[in-house]
Amino acid sequence: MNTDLKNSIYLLGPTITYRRNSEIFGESEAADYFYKVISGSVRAYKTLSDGRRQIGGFYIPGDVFGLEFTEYHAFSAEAIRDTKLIILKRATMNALAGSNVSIPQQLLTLASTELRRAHNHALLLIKSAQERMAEFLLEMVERAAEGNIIELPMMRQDIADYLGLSIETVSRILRSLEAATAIKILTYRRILLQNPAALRSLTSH
Amino acid sequence: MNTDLKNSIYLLGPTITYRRNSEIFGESEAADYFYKVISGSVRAYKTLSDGRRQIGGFYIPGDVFGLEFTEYHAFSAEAIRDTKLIILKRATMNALAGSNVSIPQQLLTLASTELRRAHNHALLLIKSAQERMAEFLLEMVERAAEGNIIELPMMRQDIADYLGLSIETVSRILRSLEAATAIKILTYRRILLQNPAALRSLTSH
DNA sequence: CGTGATCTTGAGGGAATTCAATGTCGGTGG
DNA sequence: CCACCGACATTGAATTCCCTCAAGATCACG
Repeated sequence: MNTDLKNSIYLLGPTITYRRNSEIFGESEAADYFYKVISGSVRAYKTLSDGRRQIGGFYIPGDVFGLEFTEYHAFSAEAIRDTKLIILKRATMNALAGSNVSIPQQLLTLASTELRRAHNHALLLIKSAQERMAEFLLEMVERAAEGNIIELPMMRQDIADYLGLSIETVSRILRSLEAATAIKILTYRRILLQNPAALRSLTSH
Repeated sequence: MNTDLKNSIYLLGPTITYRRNSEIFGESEAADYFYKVISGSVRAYKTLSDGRRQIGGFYIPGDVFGLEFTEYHAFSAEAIRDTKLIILKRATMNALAGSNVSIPQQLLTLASTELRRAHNHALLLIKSAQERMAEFLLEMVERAAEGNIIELPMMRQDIADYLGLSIETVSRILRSLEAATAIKILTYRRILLQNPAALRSLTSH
């Protein structure tokens, strides 16, 4: 049997397609399943009682999400656009964990990846708007780009809710980065990183 | 053998005492050990190149920290005041994990606790200064209080760096909460929660 | 090609920061 | 025991960054 969880997960469950903006699971629902993105993309978010929304992360093909190791989900998840996922029952995983020693180790690895992501996200939120935007673009060029052209699956409101900014600030900073010839906004969803070094110089680590 | 990791960890390693403000480990140091607080308290933080600091969490007696499930620490950790810790080698834990099936499960539980803490911290950082402060006080009254009197181990600068605020804002909001008779600042480090319900009404979930 | 959703831009306002001065606490030595 | 000193905290004034509100531009899609 294939013991590489992240790669073999597709052997373990069925595929389901979600329409743009449809809910995959809701916050505080039973976390009976977790998911691997095949195509499309997903936002995980929390909503406050007054309507404010924080997006905790975006998931693109290859990413695993919903693994919160708790009985109930800490986030809601929605398809940003039409999205295909492979679904795996947590109970199935737990059964496998009994017979395959490497599974718990791999779950810990996935957990530590999520933990690092969450810590970096928190760190992002204390930075200036420009730093947040630059960091976001550099993250996206690593994850969702062909060459230096980022294909953004999400709209400005999603970016704003991920970065803890208003939609107007996101727009203004993108335009100011364009004015500084760091990027070029080809369409709303396609951004060319003309000068990644310039973006990097705007971040601090 | 006792299989309750969180409670039995003290059986497994020696005790070490750290002086006030001394470093326990540094960011990106090898994560060979993890720790349980016996007395005193600890701050875990990241520092940006320009000197800004973010405190990711405070640890008080009973808490386990340094468990990042990665080769290198993601945070630095310092004793806030004179602090006694029990130290456990990660290698020891890994050896135990081979012979005791419940250990990996317990590590996952600790990981999920840290994950939830990190997510809540990120959510905190998009809220208003007053909301952050109210939430912090309510968290502390659960963790480090006798009755309704909070004993703060940390100074204002630590609170500021945890909440993503300036020290002046922390001070101003504490004083405004006192003016509103929600709290009473007995000394800089001792705060009476006169009206927890008033604080709760300032938060949103 | 029209229509609604999404995005941009401008003007004004507000929350939190920075800078600067003052106040308070806690420990130490006289 | 108390007065002093340095560290820590508070307060005020001015500023800055980002938000909100409002209007206009652009895009996607039927």
